[in-house]
Amino acid sequence: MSKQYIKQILADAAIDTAVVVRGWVRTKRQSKNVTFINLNDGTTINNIQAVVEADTITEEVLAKINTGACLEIYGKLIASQGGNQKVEVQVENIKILGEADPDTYPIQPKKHSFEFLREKAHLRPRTNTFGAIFRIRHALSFAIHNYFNDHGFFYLHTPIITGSDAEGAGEMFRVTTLDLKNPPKTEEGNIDYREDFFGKETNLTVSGQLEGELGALALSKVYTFGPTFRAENSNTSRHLAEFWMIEPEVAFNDLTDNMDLAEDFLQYLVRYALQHCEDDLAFLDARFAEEEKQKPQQERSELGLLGKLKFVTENSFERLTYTEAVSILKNAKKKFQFPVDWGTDLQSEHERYLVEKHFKKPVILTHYPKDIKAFYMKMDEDGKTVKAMDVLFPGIGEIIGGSQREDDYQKLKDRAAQVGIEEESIWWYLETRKFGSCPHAGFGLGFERLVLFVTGMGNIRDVIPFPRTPKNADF
RNA sequence: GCUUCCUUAGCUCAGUCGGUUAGAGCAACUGACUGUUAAUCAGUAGGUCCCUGGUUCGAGCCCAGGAGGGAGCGCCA
Repeated sequence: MSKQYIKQILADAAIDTAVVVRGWVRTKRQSKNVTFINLNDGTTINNIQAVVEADTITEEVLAKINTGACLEIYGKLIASQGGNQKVEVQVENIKILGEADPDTYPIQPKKHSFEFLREKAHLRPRTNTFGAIFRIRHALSFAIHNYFNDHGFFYLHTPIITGSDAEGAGEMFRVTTLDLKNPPKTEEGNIDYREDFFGKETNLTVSGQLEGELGALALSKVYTFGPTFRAENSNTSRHLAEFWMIEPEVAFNDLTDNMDLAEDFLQYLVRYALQHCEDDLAFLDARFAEEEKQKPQQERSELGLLGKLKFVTENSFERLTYTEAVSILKNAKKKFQFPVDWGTDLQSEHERYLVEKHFKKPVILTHYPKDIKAFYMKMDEDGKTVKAMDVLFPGIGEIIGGSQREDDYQKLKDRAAQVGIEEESIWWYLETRKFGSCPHAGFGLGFERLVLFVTGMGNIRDVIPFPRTPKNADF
């Protein structure tokens, strides 16, 4: 007989059948004649209530049933007398699989701060909030593969260790097997990477995009979904040193196609979560509302979490050029801390104003000045701007960055040279423009930023099981 | 990297103008209770006030340095 899990038992609600439930104790309420145990096995946010009538279980066993303990309960599923659940387990026997000493078990049936739970990352999945987050995280991962598979994309595995240092997306983590105390030196006194494992300098990838483009120029539609590493000393609630990124790349797509894809993709993912994570989102919606109540009126969000998610699925994103955005900001009544000027990158406060105050919906900004964007973006006809796009979300900021890629061999070579990238280091990338080049476009979606938006959480460290941030790599 | 705030019981926090024995809620423990919903009620126990140094008759509170954490900014996804 296959094992029973709480989600299925609650869904089937097969009254008067024998059940075996296993899970971790959330709460125990004891009175003279009856004891109630709420058990959760993580398959759903809902607990199952086990009812122990006096004298069925010995005092000795009952005393060991504390919050956090793991139990195997044998009994009968019956209709519940209580109002908060349809069914409950009438207990016949309990086997304690693992005790949890109440004096030292840190997770209590009460509110904990997220800062505290971050230090207990090994146990925090046992809480309602983190259980919900990690189930939603899974659902979104699955939806990503689903979407691309249904749309004829191929999942391309790009390398984690890269010998290319030209991705230009940020500081990199060095990968080496050299003895750091006594590395081999060249005649000039530099470290001799020819002696290293790969015979050259290698790093952890900051983006799979360049390799993704190689795939797109052969398979037409590809995507990557893998871990990405940035050694930037970023101390914010929106950055991780190790995060997961989704990067579709499509041959024959231009910037408009790219925007259409990004918008359809994001709306699909949010809709998928709304359809498949109802219980977890209802819980997080209530949590979000509670959190909002603590904030001063002015900072409160007009919509609840579910409201925000539905809004994104039901409204098209606002599309405008960087130049148009600059003029809106220049004419805004609001005083900004930083001045707005054509040619400089927009500050967070500017992006927030556009998304949260002016348009009040997701915004796609396009055609940025070439000097503030990467070398591989396709130059516009005016020679001043590039076919770039950033998708900005309320409360998150930039969730997607992408572009139509430069497909002209000479122009790409010139741009690389201008920003100081050596031709030898990207010869393979340049060759795709030399042999059978074609228009193509793609983007990068920060997975944790998506999870942040869907769950309504405030800190990116709380939507990945084991966050990696500057000065923190525990667990 | 920059700015700013915080660190008091296991957790979440209060602590007045620098004053004698540092408090509350929750958790834990003991007991009561005929079905509870983070049960309720009564009681018990629980403190390196982040660390180091200084000012003072006297420091949780003031000053200096350090450590850890949060928020904001920059870099970006």
